[in-house]
Amino acid sequence: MKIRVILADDHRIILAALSSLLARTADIEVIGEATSGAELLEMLTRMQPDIVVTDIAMPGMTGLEAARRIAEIDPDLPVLALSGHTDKHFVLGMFNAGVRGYLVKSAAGDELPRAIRAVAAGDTYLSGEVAGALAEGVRAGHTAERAGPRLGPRELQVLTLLAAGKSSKLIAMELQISPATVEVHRRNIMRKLDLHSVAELTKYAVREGLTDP
Amino acid sequence: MKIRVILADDHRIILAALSSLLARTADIEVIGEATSGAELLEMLTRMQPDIVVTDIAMPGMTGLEAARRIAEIDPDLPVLALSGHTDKHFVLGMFNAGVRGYLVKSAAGDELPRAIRAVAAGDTYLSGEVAGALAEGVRAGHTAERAGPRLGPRELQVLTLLAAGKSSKLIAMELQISPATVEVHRRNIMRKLDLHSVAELTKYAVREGLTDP
DNA sequence: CGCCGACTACCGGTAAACCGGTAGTCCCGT
DNA sequence: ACGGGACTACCGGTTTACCGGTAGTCGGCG
Repeated sequence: MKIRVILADDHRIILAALSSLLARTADIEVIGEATSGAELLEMLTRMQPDIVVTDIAMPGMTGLEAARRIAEIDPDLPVLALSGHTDKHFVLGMFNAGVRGYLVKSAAGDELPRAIRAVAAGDTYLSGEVAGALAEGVRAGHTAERAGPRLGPRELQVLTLLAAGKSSKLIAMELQISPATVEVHRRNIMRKLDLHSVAELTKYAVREGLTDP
Repeated sequence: MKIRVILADDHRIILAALSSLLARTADIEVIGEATSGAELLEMLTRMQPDIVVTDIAMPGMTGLEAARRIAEIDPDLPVLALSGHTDKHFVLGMFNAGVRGYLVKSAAGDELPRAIRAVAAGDTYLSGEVAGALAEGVRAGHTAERAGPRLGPRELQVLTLLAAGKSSKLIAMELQISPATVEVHRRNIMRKLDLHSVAELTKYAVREGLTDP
C-alpha cells in the first residue's frame, strides 16, 4: 500500500524536482501536483491523498492560510510543511494551524521520505534545526513568554505581507477577508509591538525572520 | 557526450530533488553537488564541469559574489542562475557578473534541461518572466551597463531616514529643507530603484547596510 | 459562567504617502 | 555651450496609512 501524496509548490521547477525525488521511493506515490494554494484546495475536493506536502511560501495564499483551509476541509488529513527558514514564531503558528510536520529545505534529501512516512503514520515530524530553535525558545522560558509580545497566526500573516510592501487592500484580497479587518490586524500589531510605521514593522519582520531583507 | 553539471543549492532537499530531476535526462550528468558558495568554489578547483547550475540565494555568499568568483576562476565556464524572484536590477547585475542564463523557479520543470543545454552550448538563456521585466527596463532607458542605480548623497540620507520610520515632514526638519523637497527625493529614489512602498525601501536600505534591521 | 484575546467587520476622521506636472540653480562632462 | 543629473521647491490630485470608536462570534481560562 503506497502512501498517496499531493505536492504543492509555486516554483514549478522545484515541484517537478521534488516529484522526481519521491518517484524514486517505492512506497510513496505522488497523485497530484499543485502550483498554488487555491489549486491545492481545489484538488483536495476531488482527491483523497494520505498526506499533503506543501511549501509554506506561495503567492496568493500563505502557508498558514493554506493549513487552516485544509483543516477546514479535512481535519484528519496530515500536512507536512516545507520551509526555507526556522523562525520559531512561524513554526509554532503552523503547528497551531494544524500542520503535523515541519521540514526545512536545508535538511538532507532522505529526510523528506522519512518525514512523509512519519506524518502519514500519524506521528509528528520536526526537522532537527527547527527543534533546536524551539528548544532554545523553551529553554529561555521568559524570552518566549514576556520579551516577545505574542502575535496571533493571522497577525503574523498580515505582518509578513505588510513587510512585503503590500497595501491593506491587497492583503485583504490575498487573505480573502475585508480590508477593514486587515486594518484592525495592523493596528493591533502596531499596538502590541509599539511600532507605528510600516518601515519599523518591516525591520521587525526582518529581525524575526518572517521575510528576507 | 553528456553535459557535465555541478549543482549548488543551500537547501539540501531541493538539491537532491533537482539532481533527481536531471538524472532522468539522458544527456545531462550531475558530477557534483554543493550546499554553499564556498563549497562550490572549492569544487571548481578540482572538477571541470561543462556548466554550473546554482541557486542565487545562499547564506554566506550572495549570487552576485559567487558569480564574480566563478568568473575569476574560469571566465569561460557557463553559469546558469536559479532564482525565485524577477527583480530586474538583480538580473542585470547577475548578467554583468558573468552569468549566462537566468531561470526563475516558477518556470515549468522541462525548462531546466532546456536552459542547461542552451547555456552549455554557449547560448544565453532567459526565463520568459524575466525577459518581460528586462524589456520594460530597456524601454525605460535602463541599459545593462548601469545595473546599479546610483543614488545621490542627499537621496541616501533621505532613504536612511525613511527606513528609520520617519515621515517626510520629520525628515525635512532634520535636513533643514522643505517637506516638498523630501517628497521629490523619495519619489526619485522610488523611480530609480523601481520600488514603490516604504516597506520595500526599508528592506533595500537593510540590504545595502544603510540601517540595521 | 464571565472575562479576555483573536478574528471578523464597519464608521468617521486627519495625516501622510504616492503620483503627475513645472521650475529654478548648480555643477559636471561631452 | 549645451545636456543632464542633483538639489531645491511648489501645485494639484487620489490613495493609503493611521487612529478613535463600536460590535459580533468563537474558544480558552480562571
